[in-house]
Amino acid sequence: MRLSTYFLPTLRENPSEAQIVSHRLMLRAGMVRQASAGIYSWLPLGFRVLKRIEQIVREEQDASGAQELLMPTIQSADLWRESGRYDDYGKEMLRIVDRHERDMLYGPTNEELITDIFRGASKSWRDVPRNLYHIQWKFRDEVRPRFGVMRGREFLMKDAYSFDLTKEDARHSYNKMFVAYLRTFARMGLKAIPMQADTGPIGGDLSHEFIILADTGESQVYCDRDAIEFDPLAEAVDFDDRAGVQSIVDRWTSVYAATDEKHDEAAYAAIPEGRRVSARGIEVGHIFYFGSKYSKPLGAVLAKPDGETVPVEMGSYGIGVSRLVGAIIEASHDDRGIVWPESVAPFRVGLVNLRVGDAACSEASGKIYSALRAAGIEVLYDDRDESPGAKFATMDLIGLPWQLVVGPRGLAQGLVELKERRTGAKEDLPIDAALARFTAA
RNA sequence: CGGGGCGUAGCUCAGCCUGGUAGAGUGCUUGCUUUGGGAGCAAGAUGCCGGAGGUUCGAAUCCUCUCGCCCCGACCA
Repeated sequence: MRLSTYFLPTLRENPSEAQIVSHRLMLRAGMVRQASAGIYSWLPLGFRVLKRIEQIVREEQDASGAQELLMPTIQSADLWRESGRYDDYGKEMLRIVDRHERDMLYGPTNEELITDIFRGASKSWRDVPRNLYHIQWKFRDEVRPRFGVMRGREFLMKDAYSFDLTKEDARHSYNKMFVAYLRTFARMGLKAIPMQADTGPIGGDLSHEFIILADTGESQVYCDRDAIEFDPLAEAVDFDDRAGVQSIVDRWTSVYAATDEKHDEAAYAAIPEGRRVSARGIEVGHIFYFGSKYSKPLGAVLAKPDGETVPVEMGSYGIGVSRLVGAIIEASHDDRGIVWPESVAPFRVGLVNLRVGDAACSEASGKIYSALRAAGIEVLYDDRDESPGAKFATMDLIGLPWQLVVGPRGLAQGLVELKERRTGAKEDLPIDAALARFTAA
């Protein structure tokens, strides 16, 4: 993509509406534009990141055996009356009346709808286990939206729902999601730590929030350093191996990790002092098992092999996809701008032609651009007639992992400069060698 | 939903107290000079001063109502 033709409305100054760093940087980098309080348009650069995050979530959900479908944003109130939540949900639910005076709503979540879909099609123990998910926009009419896309009213969420015959099976479904989440966040370059979460009125011990550590996080969290040092991607996972999956969950849940609300001073004090971590955290995922809370009122039952019918055992598993865009920035930025992990970066390489008017620079840049594109490397080519300082500032702001700088100084010796955004490390390389960094297998 | 604040150029803001018909920086346009970390000079364009009423000879400015946005608290993927 040539920057001269790309819709990238960057801002030099911080918009006054944005307070926290991810919100400021997303606006300054031209990723989003606020439509109204807590509701955002995603501009090309931001949309690319959103899609990349969504794709990682999708791949890991699929790998764990979950199946993607798509439910609507608008739901009928009828199902919510069946579950009893229509009245319970309160003003957070955006209620709509259609032309026939029917009560509708913009879905804040999908337990009712998915249960309705499942119950109509699944009657037997042979029909489980199933895990169905979708990645869809939700709306919760927060009293006070804030922090940009981190706490918007409209947000993109992956929500999965598991269906099992027994509690034991449901536990395995839960564990699979637990492990899939660890892998998902790790692939985005995040250290997400599962923390025991409040299960509310449902009860039980099967609920975890996945928290990433970031200085500007919303809540105070405490954990054992061991929890940070585990690497979820170190080994392949066989999701059908119940004992294996359980052992991964056990290892993670055996180390202390808690949010402020669940913090246990005594347990924390028991951790060796050098391993105690007290930090700020952002919730990026939440999983929980809720048994027959929805299947019972909605009549989703399965026939067991002996003919007896029982309510299906369910769990639900959310990931805040749009929130993750902000959360990753909170966890990965510096005073010059965003620092994208390669896995979610909108482009892998930013190619900077330092002097557009110079024939040699433009020719070399053009060749590099073509070569990278031919190799399938996503590259943003800054071919604007701007001063070097402005170009560097733009690249640092939008945070592409690699900057390939073509300037007259280096080119005279046949060299271009490769800069790693994260470390700032610069290296002068012959053009072919620089290209090989990206095109080599 | 309680408490506070702010709406003036694309963005950041001044002007308001003490009414006289709109400014700066940045960005944008054009030209020249520049060119390795947001360049210099010159010439330009840009506003229903959030909206509606009212007071006044006259309102960005004073009064009333209203809409929007932000911050703190309670609540949340």
